Amino acid sequence: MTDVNSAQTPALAPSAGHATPPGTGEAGDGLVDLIELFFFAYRDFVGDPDQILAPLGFGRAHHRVLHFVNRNPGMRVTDLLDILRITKQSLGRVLRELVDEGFVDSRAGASDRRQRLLYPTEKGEALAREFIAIQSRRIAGALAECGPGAREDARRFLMAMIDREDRASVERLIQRAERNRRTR
Amino acid sequence: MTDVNSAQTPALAPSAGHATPPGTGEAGDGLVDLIELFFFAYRDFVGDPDQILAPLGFGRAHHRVLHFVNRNPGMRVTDLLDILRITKQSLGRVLRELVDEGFVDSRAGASDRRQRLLYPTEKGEALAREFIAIQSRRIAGALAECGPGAREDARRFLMAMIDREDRASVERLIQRAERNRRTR
DNA sequence: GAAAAAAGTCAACATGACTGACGTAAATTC
DNA sequence: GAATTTACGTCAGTCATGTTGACTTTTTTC
Repeated sequence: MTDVNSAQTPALAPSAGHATPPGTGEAGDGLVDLIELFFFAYRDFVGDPDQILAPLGFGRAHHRVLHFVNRNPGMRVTDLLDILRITKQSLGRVLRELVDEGFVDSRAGASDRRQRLLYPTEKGEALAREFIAIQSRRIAGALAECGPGAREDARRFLMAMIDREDRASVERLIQRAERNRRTR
Repeated sequence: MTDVNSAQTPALAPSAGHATPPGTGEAGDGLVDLIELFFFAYRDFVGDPDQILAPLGFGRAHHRVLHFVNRNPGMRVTDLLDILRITKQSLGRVLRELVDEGFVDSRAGASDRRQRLLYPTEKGEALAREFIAIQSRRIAGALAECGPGAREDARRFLMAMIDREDRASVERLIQRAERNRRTR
């Protein structure tokens, strides 16, 4: 199960010997290697929190919700829907479980009392920190292997992979969360 | 729906003014921005094929299966299970649909007739090329924005994000597929 | 006071995962 | 040559997470 290709060389596809290794960037060799690496990398990346989630009876949806609530305390339900791009019915169930089990607090807005503003509880914050810790560990390891400048390289690449029209709001989202984190 | 944070500044979290922008790499600022960027980038990246999948009545699972079959013609069902890390019951339905609708061919192995070796049909190859094209376009655009060296930087970073014990087999998988592609 | 917005809820359904059990054919082992 | 293992498929049931559509309540806005 750990080996991704225990396969013998496929019967067809003659597999001629020596060839230029992929990733050397010569023209016409395509970007399929990056497509696949992105797939495998993300799979392991989102797999990390599963260890923490399983004993709690939570799934990845809970992780995502708690993460963004924790990063943006006081956010509205609508904001969360826009970020996650799911329906409110989908969010509803997950959010209710997080509230019921005391990870998220949902208070009516002070200025606009229709709104439910979402806050992590202490328990929620602690859990969110666990998620961040385990995923940061992986990223930190990867960056360390890549040498100096890798952090900024990765940042730029990932940002450039996002739909152009969403980049500004993602940037704002991250920056505001970062500000709030610092001023606690 | 396009704006990720139409939110007013959250009611709580006083949002003190000026702060160092994230990503400048000073100690202790965490890697949460990269966590989030990875999330958004992957979301848009896997969203691309949806436009192609929807009219066919296929889902993302079909994309993944067809992609790897196309890249590794003649692969066994077991190999596919190892790559995708799903159960054979899960794979079964998706694969059957792909075979039924003429995107994948499943022939008994010549040397070992228990095996079902999987090949893309012409139709399957064409579809797989569409997926690759749309995802490559996004990646190529991102790399172009990042300047020279970005391709190799991204490659190294993504590889380093993969579980250490799986890297060798992922590398082999990519290299063998690349070889086969060149020698057609 | 009417309209619009924010949120919640009920119901039904789709997709893609899962476990567990069982069957069959072919290859491998003893 | 019989027993075991392997590769694959399938039936049946479940779960997590997403979807649409309709409807309600509360509150704000015009």
